[in-house]
Amino acid sequence: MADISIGELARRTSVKVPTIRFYEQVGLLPAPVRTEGRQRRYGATAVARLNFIRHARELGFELPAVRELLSLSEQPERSCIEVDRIARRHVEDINRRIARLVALRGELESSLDACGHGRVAECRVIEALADQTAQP
Amino acid sequence: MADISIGELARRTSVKVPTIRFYEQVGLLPAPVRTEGRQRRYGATAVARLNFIRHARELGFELPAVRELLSLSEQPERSCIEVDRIARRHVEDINRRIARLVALRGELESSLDACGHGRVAECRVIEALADQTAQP
DNA sequence: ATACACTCTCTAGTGACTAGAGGTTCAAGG
DNA sequence: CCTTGAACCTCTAGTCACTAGAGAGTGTAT
Repeated sequence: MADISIGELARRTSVKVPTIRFYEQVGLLPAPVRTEGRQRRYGATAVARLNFIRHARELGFELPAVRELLSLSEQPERSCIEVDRIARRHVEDINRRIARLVALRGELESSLDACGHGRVAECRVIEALADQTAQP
Repeated sequence: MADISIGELARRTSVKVPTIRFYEQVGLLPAPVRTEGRQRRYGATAVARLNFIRHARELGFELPAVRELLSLSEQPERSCIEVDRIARRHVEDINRRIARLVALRGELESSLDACGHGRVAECRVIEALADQTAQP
Protein backbone atom coordinates (compact mmCIF):
# COMPACT_ATOMS: atom_id res chain seq x y z
CA MET A 1 0.00 0.00 0.00
CA ALA A 2 1.26 3.43 -0.90
CA ASP A 3 1.54 5.97 1.90
CA ILE A 4 -1.66 7.76 2.72
CA SER A 5 -2.42 11.16 4.19
CA ILE A 6 -3.90 11.74 7.62
CA GLY A 7 -7.26 12.54 6.03
CA GLU A 8 -7.27 9.26 4.13
CA LEU A 9 -6.31 7.40 7.29
CA ALA A 10 -9.20 9.12 9.04
CA ARG A 11 -11.59 8.00 6.31
CA ARG A 12 -10.40 4.39 6.44
CA THR A 13 -10.66 4.07 10.20
CA SER A 14 -13.53 6.43 11.02
CA VAL A 15 -11.26 8.21 13.47
CA LYS A 16 -11.20 11.98 13.16
CA VAL A 17 -8.06 13.77 12.04
CA PRO A 18 -7.50 15.74 15.27
CA THR A 19 -7.97 12.53 17.24
CA ILE A 20 -5.26 10.83 15.22
CA ARG A 21 -2.87 13.67 15.99
CA PHE A 22 -3.89 13.44 19.62
CA TYR A 23 -3.13 9.70 19.68
CA GLU A 24 0.28 10.40 18.25
CA GLN A 25 0.89 13.06 20.87
CA VAL A 26 0.08 10.70 23.74
CA GLY A 27 2.15 7.90 22.23
CA LEU A 28 -0.62 5.52 21.18
CA LEU A 29 0.41 5.86 17.55
CA PRO A 30 4.06 6.12 16.52
CA ALA A 31 5.12 9.30 14.76
CA PRO A 32 4.81 8.59 11.02
CA VAL A 33 7.14 9.56 8.22
CA ARG A 34 6.69 13.03 6.75
CA THR A 35 6.72 14.52 3.30
CA GLU A 36 9.17 17.28 2.48
CA GLY A 37 6.47 19.73 3.45
CA ARG A 38 6.19 18.05 6.89
CA GLN A 39 2.83 16.37 6.23
CA ARG A 40 2.23 12.95 7.80
CA ARG A 41 2.19 9.83 5.62
CA TYR A 42 0.95 6.49 6.94
CA GLY A 43 1.27 2.86 5.89
CA ALA A 44 -0.75 -0.31 6.43
CA THR A 45 0.43 -0.92 10.01
CA ALA A 46 -0.93 2.45 11.08
CA VAL A 47 -4.33 1.57 9.63
CA ALA A 48 -4.36 -1.72 11.55
CA ARG A 49 -3.17 -0.19 14.78
CA LEU A 50 -5.66 2.64 14.63
CA ASN A 51 -8.51 0.23 13.90
CA PHE A 52 -7.47 -1.76 16.94
CA ILE A 53 -7.53 1.39 19.06
CA ARG A 54 -10.89 2.47 17.71
CA HIS A 55 -12.47 -0.88 18.35
CA ALA A 56 -11.12 -1.04 21.90
CA ARG A 57 -12.39 2.49 22.56
CA GLU A 58 -15.81 1.56 21.20
CA LEU A 59 -15.84 -1.30 23.67
CA GLY A 60 -15.29 1.25 26.41
CA PHE A 61 -11.65 0.53 27.26
CA GLU A 62 -9.90 3.62 28.56
CA LEU A 63 -6.67 4.77 26.96
CA PRO A 64 -4.35 3.21 29.57
CA ALA A 65 -6.12 -0.13 29.03
CA VAL A 66 -5.85 0.29 25.26
CA ARG A 67 -2.15 0.91 25.69
CA GLU A 68 -1.82 -2.32 27.67
CA LEU A 69 -3.79 -4.33 25.15
CA LEU A 70 -1.71 -2.94 22.30
CA SER A 71 1.51 -3.83 24.02
CA LEU A 72 0.23 -7.36 24.76
CA SER A 73 -0.89 -7.83 21.19
CA GLU A 74 2.66 -7.18 20.13
CA GLN A 75 4.00 -10.07 22.19
CA PRO A 76 2.25 -12.99 20.49
CA GLU A 77 4.20 -15.64 22.41
CA ARG A 78 3.02 -14.46 25.81
CA SER A 79 0.18 -16.10 27.62
CA CYS A 80 -3.27 -14.74 27.10
CA ILE A 81 -3.93 -14.47 30.83
CA GLU A 82 -3.17 -10.77 31.09
CA VAL A 83 -5.51 -9.99 28.22
CA ASP A 84 -8.15 -12.05 29.91
CA ARG A 85 -7.66 -10.22 33.19
CA ILE A 86 -7.97 -6.77 31.60
CA ALA A 87 -11.10 -7.75 29.72
CA ARG A 88 -12.69 -9.35 32.78
CA ARG A 89 -11.98 -6.33 34.93
CA HIS A 90 -13.62 -4.26 32.27
CA VAL A 91 -16.70 -6.50 32.16
CA GLU A 92 -17.01 -6.13 35.92
CA ASP A 93 -16.78 -2.39 35.58
CA ILE A 94 -19.52 -2.46 32.96
CA ASN A 95 -21.65 -4.56 35.28
CA ARG A 96 -21.25 -2.04 38.08
CA ARG A 97 -22.22 0.79 35.76
CA ILE A 98 -25.28 -1.06 34.53
CA ALA A 99 -26.40 -1.83 38.07
CA ARG A 100 -26.01 1.79 39.06
CA LEU A 101 -27.94 3.05 36.06
CA VAL A 102 -30.76 0.57 36.63
CA ALA A 103 -31.05 1.74 40.23
CA LEU A 104 -31.13 5.38 39.15
CA ARG A 105 -33.79 4.67 36.59
CA GLY A 106 -35.90 2.92 39.22
CA GLU A 107 -35.69 5.86 41.56
CA LEU A 108 -36.53 8.33 38.83
CA GLU A 109 -39.39 6.31 37.44
CA SER A 110 -41.06 5.88 40.77
CA SER A 111 -41.08 9.62 41.36
CA LEU A 112 -42.34 10.15 37.83
CA ASP A 113 -45.15 7.65 38.38
CA ALA A 114 -46.16 9.48 41.52
CA CYS A 115 -46.16 12.85 39.76
CA GLY A 116 -49.71 14.08 39.23
CA HIS A 117 -48.61 16.87 36.86
CA GLY A 118 -50.00 19.47 39.14
CA ARG A 119 -48.07 22.43 40.46
CA VAL A 120 -44.36 22.31 41.19
CA ALA A 121 -45.27 22.76 44.85
CA GLU A 122 -46.63 19.22 44.96
CA CYS A 123 -44.21 17.66 42.47
CA ARG A 124 -42.86 14.33 43.62
CA VAL A 125 -39.73 14.60 41.52
CA ILE A 126 -38.78 17.88 43.15
CA GLU A 127 -39.75 16.52 46.54
CA ALA A 128 -37.55 13.48 46.06
CA LEU A 129 -34.65 15.76 45.21
CA ALA A 130 -35.26 18.11 48.11
CA ASP A 131 -35.45 15.21 50.55
CA GLN A 132 -32.92 15.63 53.34
CA THR A 133 -31.36 12.23 53.36
CA ALA A 134 -27.68 12.96 53.84
CA GLN A 135 -26.02 10.85 56.51
CA PRO A 136 -24.50 13.01 59.25
CA MET B 1 -29.73 27.79 62.85
CA ALA B 2 -26.56 29.69 63.51
CA ASP B 3 -24.26 30.27 60.56
CA ILE B 4 -21.95 27.41 59.77
CA SER B 5 -18.54 27.19 58.13
CA ILE B 6 -17.87 25.63 54.75
CA GLY B 7 -16.39 22.57 56.45
CA GLU B 8 -19.51 22.07 58.55
CA LEU B 9 -21.67 22.51 55.45
CA ALA B 10 -19.53 19.88 53.75
CA ARG B 11 -20.08 17.48 56.64
CA ARG B 12 -23.82 18.01 56.69
CA THR B 13 -24.29 17.50 52.96
CA SER B 14 -21.49 15.03 52.14
CA VAL B 15 -20.28 17.45 49.47
CA LYS B 16 -16.57 18.19 49.54
CA VAL B 17 -15.32 21.66 50.39
CA PRO B 18 -13.65 22.37 47.03
CA THR B 19 -16.83 21.22 45.29
CA ILE B 20 -18.89 23.70 47.29
CA ARG B 21 -16.57 26.51 46.24
CA PHE B 22 -16.81 25.27 42.67
CA TYR B 23 -20.61 25.35 42.81
CA GLU B 24 -20.45 28.92 44.05
CA GLN B 25 -18.09 29.82 41.24
CA VAL B 26 -20.42 28.45 38.57
CA GLY B 27 -23.47 30.07 40.15
CA LEU B 28 -25.25 26.98 41.48
CA LEU B 29 -24.91 28.24 45.03
CA PRO B 30 -25.26 31.95 45.86
CA ALA B 31 -22.24 33.65 47.37
CA PRO B 32 -22.70 33.43 51.15
CA VAL B 33 -22.03 36.08 53.78
CA ARG B 34 -18.47 36.32 55.03
CA THR B 35 -16.84 36.83 58.39
CA GLU B 36 -14.55 39.80 58.93
CA GLY B 37 -11.69 37.50 57.96
CA ARG B 38 -13.47 36.69 54.64
CA GLN B 39 -14.47 33.15 55.54
CA ARG B 40 -17.79 31.86 54.24
CA ARG B 41 -20.75 31.40 56.58
CA TYR B 42 -23.86 29.51 55.52
CA GLY B 43 -27.45 29.24 56.79
CA ALA B 44 -30.20 26.65 56.53
CA THR B 45 -31.19 27.50 52.96
CA ALA B 46 -27.70 26.71 51.73
CA VAL B 47 -27.86 23.28 53.38
CA ALA B 48 -31.19 22.56 51.69
CA ARG B 49 -30.06 23.81 48.31
CA LEU B 50 -26.82 21.88 48.40
CA ASN B 51 -28.63 18.70 49.42
CA PHE B 52 -30.93 19.20 46.48
CA ILE B 53 -27.95 19.58 44.16
CA ARG B 54 -26.18 16.57 45.61
CA HIS B 55 -29.22 14.37 45.24
CA ALA B 56 -29.81 15.47 41.66
CA ARG B 57 -26.16 14.79 40.83
CA GLU B 58 -26.37 11.35 42.40
CA LEU B 59 -29.30 10.67 40.11
CA GLY B 60 -27.04 11.54 37.21
CA PHE B 61 -28.47 14.92 36.22
CA GLU B 62 -25.84 17.13 34.67
CA LEU B 63 -25.21 20.59 36.03
CA PRO B 64 -27.32 22.44 33.43
CA ALA B 65 -30.24 20.13 34.27
CA VAL B 66 -29.68 20.68 37.98
CA ARG B 67 -29.77 24.40 37.34
CA GLU B 68 -33.11 24.04 35.58
CA LEU B 69 -34.58 21.87 38.30
CA LEU B 70 -33.45 24.32 40.96
CA SER B 71 -35.02 27.22 39.16
CA LEU B 72 -38.27 25.30 38.70
CA SER B 73 -38.33 24.29 42.34
CA GLU B 74 -38.30 27.96 43.19
CA GLN B 75 -41.49 28.63 41.23
CA PRO B 76 -43.93 26.45 43.19
CA GLU B 77 -46.98 27.77 41.36
CA ARG B 78 -45.79 26.66 37.96
CA SER B 79 -46.96 23.46 36.40
CA CYS B 80 -44.96 20.36 36.97
CA ILE B 81 -44.77 19.57 33.26
CA GLU B 82 -41.30 20.97 32.74
CA VAL B 83 -39.94 18.98 35.65
CA ASP B 84 -41.56 15.92 34.20
CA ARG B 85 -40.01 16.57 30.80
CA ILE B 86 -36.50 16.97 32.19
CA ALA B 87 -36.79 13.81 34.25
CA ARG B 88 -38.21 11.81 31.36
CA ARG B 89 -35.49 12.94 29.02
CA HIS B 90 -33.01 11.83 31.61
CA VAL B 91 -34.63 8.41 31.96
CA GLU B 92 -34.39 7.99 28.20
CA ASP B 93 -30.74 8.91 28.31
CA ILE B 94 -30.17 6.34 31.05
CA ASN B 95 -31.96 3.74 28.94
CA ARG B 96 -29.67 4.45 26.01
CA ARG B 97 -26.63 4.12 28.20
CA ILE B 98 -27.82 0.84 29.67
CA ALA B 99 -28.53 -0.57 26.22
CA ARG B 100 -25.09 0.38 25.03
CA LEU B 101 -23.38 -1.13 28.05
CA VAL B 102 -25.32 -4.37 27.75
CA ALA B 103 -24.28 -4.63 24.10
CA LEU B 104 -20.64 -4.02 24.99
CA ARG B 105 -20.76 -6.62 27.72
CA GLY B 106 -22.20 -9.13 25.29
CA GLU B 107 -19.45 -8.53 22.79
CA LEU B 108 -16.74 -8.75 25.42
CA GLU B 109 -18.14 -11.86 27.06
CA SER B 110 -18.39 -13.75 23.84
CA SER B 111 -14.73 -13.12 23.07
CA LEU B 112 -13.85 -14.07 26.64
CA ASP B 113 -15.80 -17.31 26.34
CA ALA B 114 -13.93 -18.16 23.18
CA CYS B 115 -10.55 -17.46 24.77
CA GLY B 116 -8.66 -20.69 25.42
CA HIS B 117 -6.02 -18.95 27.57
CA GLY B 118 -3.30 -20.00 25.24
CA ARG B 119 -0.83 -17.64 23.67
CA VAL B 120 -1.67 -14.06 22.75
CA ALA B 121 -1.23 -15.09 19.14
CA GLU B 122 -4.48 -17.07 19.30
CA CYS B 123 -6.32 -14.83 21.73
CA ARG B 124 -9.88 -14.16 20.69
CA VAL B 125 -10.11 -10.91 22.61
CA ILE B 126 -7.15 -9.48 20.76
CA GLU B 127 -8.46 -10.90 17.52
CA ALA B 128 -11.82 -9.28 18.03
CA LEU B 129 -10.11 -5.96 18.58
CA ALA B 130 -7.84 -6.29 15.60
CA ASP B 131 -10.74 -7.16 13.35
CA GLN B 132 -10.90 -4.80 10.42
CA THR B 133 -14.53 -3.84 10.51
CA ALA B 134 -14.50 -0.14 9.81
CA GLN B 135 -17.00 0.93 7.21
CA PRO B 136 -15.30 2.67 4.27
C1' DA C 1 -0.18 29.37 -12.64
C1' DT C 2 -3.87 29.30 -9.86
C1' DA C 3 -7.39 27.62 -7.01
C1' DC C 4 -8.63 25.42 -3.07
C1' DA C 5 -8.98 21.40 -0.26
C1' DC C 6 -6.07 19.68 2.81
C1' DT C 7 -2.59 19.86 6.34
C1' DC C 8 0.40 22.03 9.83
C1' DT C 9 1.21 23.80 14.89
C1' DC C 10 -0.46 25.85 18.80
C1' DT C 11 -3.68 27.25 22.20
C1' DA C 12 -7.79 26.89 24.60
C1' DG C 13 -12.25 24.77 25.74
C1' DT C 14 -15.36 20.87 27.39
C1' DG C 15 -17.60 18.68 32.28
C1' DA C 16 -17.28 18.29 36.88
C1' DC C 17 -14.55 18.36 39.63
C1' DT C 18 -9.59 17.42 42.27
C1' DA C 19 -4.95 18.63 43.91
C1' DG C 20 -1.54 21.61 45.39
C1' DA C 21 1.00 25.91 46.70
C1' DG C 22 1.39 29.47 49.69
C1' DG C 23 -0.75 32.35 52.79
C1' DT C 24 -4.55 33.81 56.50
C1' DT C 25 -8.08 33.15 60.20
C1' DC C 26 -10.54 30.98 63.91
C1' DA C 27 -11.22 28.70 68.28
C1' DA C 28 -9.34 26.43 72.08
C1' DG C 29 -5.89 25.50 75.60
C1' DG C 30 -2.34 27.29 78.63
C1' DC D 1 -2.94 37.39 76.23
C1' DC D 2 -0.47 34.17 73.41
C1' DT D 3 0.30 30.27 70.89
C1' DT D 4 -0.83 26.27 68.39
C1' DG D 5 -2.83 23.99 64.67
C1' DA D 6 -6.87 22.80 62.14
C1' DA D 7 -9.54 24.93 59.00
C1' DC D 8 -9.95 28.40 55.79
C1' DC D 9 -8.61 31.60 51.78
C1' DT D 10 -7.29 32.42 46.55
C1' DC D 11 -5.22 30.96 42.54
C1' DT D 12 -3.39 27.89 39.24
C1' DA D 13 -3.07 23.66 37.07
C1' DG D 14 -4.34 18.84 36.34
C1' DT D 15 -7.70 15.05 35.11
C1' DC D 16 -9.93 12.35 30.60
C1' DA D 17 -10.45 12.02 25.82
C1' DC D 18 -11.02 14.54 22.90
C1' DT D 19 -12.91 19.07 20.04
C1' DA D 20 -12.63 23.72 18.09
C1' DG D 21 -10.40 27.48 16.20
C1' DA D 22 -6.70 30.65 14.47
C1' DG D 23 -3.45 31.53 11.23
C1' DA D 24 -0.13 29.77 8.17
C1' DG D 25 1.76 26.40 4.86
C1' DT D 26 1.32 22.31 1.30
C1' DG D 27 -0.34 19.18 -2.37
C1' DT D 28 -2.77 18.32 -6.42
C1' DA D 29 -5.87 19.05 -10.23
C1' DT D 30 -6.91 21.94 -13.87
